[in-house]
Amino acid sequence: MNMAVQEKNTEELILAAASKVFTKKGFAATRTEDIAAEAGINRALLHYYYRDKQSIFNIIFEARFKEFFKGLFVIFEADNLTLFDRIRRIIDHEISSLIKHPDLARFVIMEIAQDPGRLVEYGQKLGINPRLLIATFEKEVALAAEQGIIRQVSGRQLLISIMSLCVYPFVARPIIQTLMQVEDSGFEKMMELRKQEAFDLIANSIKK
Amino acid sequence: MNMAVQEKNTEELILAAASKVFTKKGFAATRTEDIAAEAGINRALLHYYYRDKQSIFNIIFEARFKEFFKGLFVIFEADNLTLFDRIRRIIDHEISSLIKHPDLARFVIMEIAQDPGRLVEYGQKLGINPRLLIATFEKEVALAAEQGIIRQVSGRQLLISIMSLCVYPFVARPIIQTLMQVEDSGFEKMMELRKQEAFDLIANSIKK
DNA sequence: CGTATGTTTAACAAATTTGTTAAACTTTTG
DNA sequence: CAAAAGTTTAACAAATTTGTTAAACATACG
Repeated sequence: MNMAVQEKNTEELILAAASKVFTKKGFAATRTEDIAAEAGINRALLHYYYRDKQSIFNIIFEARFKEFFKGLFVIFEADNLTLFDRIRRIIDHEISSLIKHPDLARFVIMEIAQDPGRLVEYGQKLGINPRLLIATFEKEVALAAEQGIIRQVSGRQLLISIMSLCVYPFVARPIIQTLMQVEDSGFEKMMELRKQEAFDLIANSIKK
Repeated sequence: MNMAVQEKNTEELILAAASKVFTKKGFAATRTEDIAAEAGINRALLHYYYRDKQSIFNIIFEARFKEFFKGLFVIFEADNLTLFDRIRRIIDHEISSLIKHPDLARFVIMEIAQDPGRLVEYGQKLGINPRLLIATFEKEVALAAEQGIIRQVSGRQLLISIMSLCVYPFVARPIIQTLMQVEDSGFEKMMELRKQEAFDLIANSIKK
């Protein structure tokens, strides 16, 4: 028994366990037994609370989906920011979030790749409109270019670059850590440094 | 029957089908029936040629693993290159390769994440030593900094940035295409442009 | 106390997936 | 042609996974 952490009731405990296992292994490779074991209970009890594996997955996926795309919302936050400050915020938020939630990006990307329809479906379900956010960002970039604040640049490519620099290291984390022989703590330190690194990269490339 | 494409014998046809299905869905979500169907044959015949699902997967994974890490070898190629030219080559090769092999990066990353031990195992099996390549790259970066060709910069972060800019768009491709509403051809065009885009980003950030 | 709720155990049925086999049929090839 | 190799069909057993159930047990609570 884990004495330290047990403020949660069983229902939440199962979800927490499911989140962990699904996020790590994906839907297909996850066994209901894995979830039960992770929660320290048995499969019977798991079904006492939840209909089936799929329904648990849906709950988890919705939460993780939301978490992952929350990063994009930072684009909107605070109207009176310069483009540079906005980019800095996006990067900071994205990396901080992914440090806190290992495997989040890989999980969401992999499951969406399995069925891209989910992206639209869950976007609507959660009232998220990522397309609008992207369009907004593109407009802001175009405006900044017109005003001579930055050089002419494709908003889409820029956005993809920002996301790449932030998200990819976490997606490829097992490869990076193995090849570069860094522990979890070392990796997280690298990612903290990466905030500045990524911002400089982007800022240098768009400034006039 | 597909009359146009059938220079392959059944054995290879099965592997091609398996490659396609495994790469798209991953090991756990792939059914042997899916592979047989993709190859236009039945499961009995599939087992006539191959012992089991796992043995087919091993063959495919080895090939894909090799393909994916071939990108890193470009670091070594041609001794008398400037760092800038080398980076340009890495980027060009990486993006060209991923345009030709959709889902390659996602597949390899996903399966290594499931079991990072594979990275070491298959690296040895194929006589690939990615750590050496990374070390070599780091040395070259350090040297260039000493010589005043570039500013002082972490070789690791630089390498991660290069890979991020090239690989991430393909990993997140389903998301990008859905949100930015571009077809395959449009995406590939974006990626062609990305070669220059990514190079400029990197070059600007390290030049003095 | 005793009743409701939560939990475990164990067993089970159903569904899915995998791998095998035998027989028949087709194509290749000596 | 005749044998060999390739392929399909159909059926099957085994293993795995899923979801259900009933009974017993534990705990919380009125």
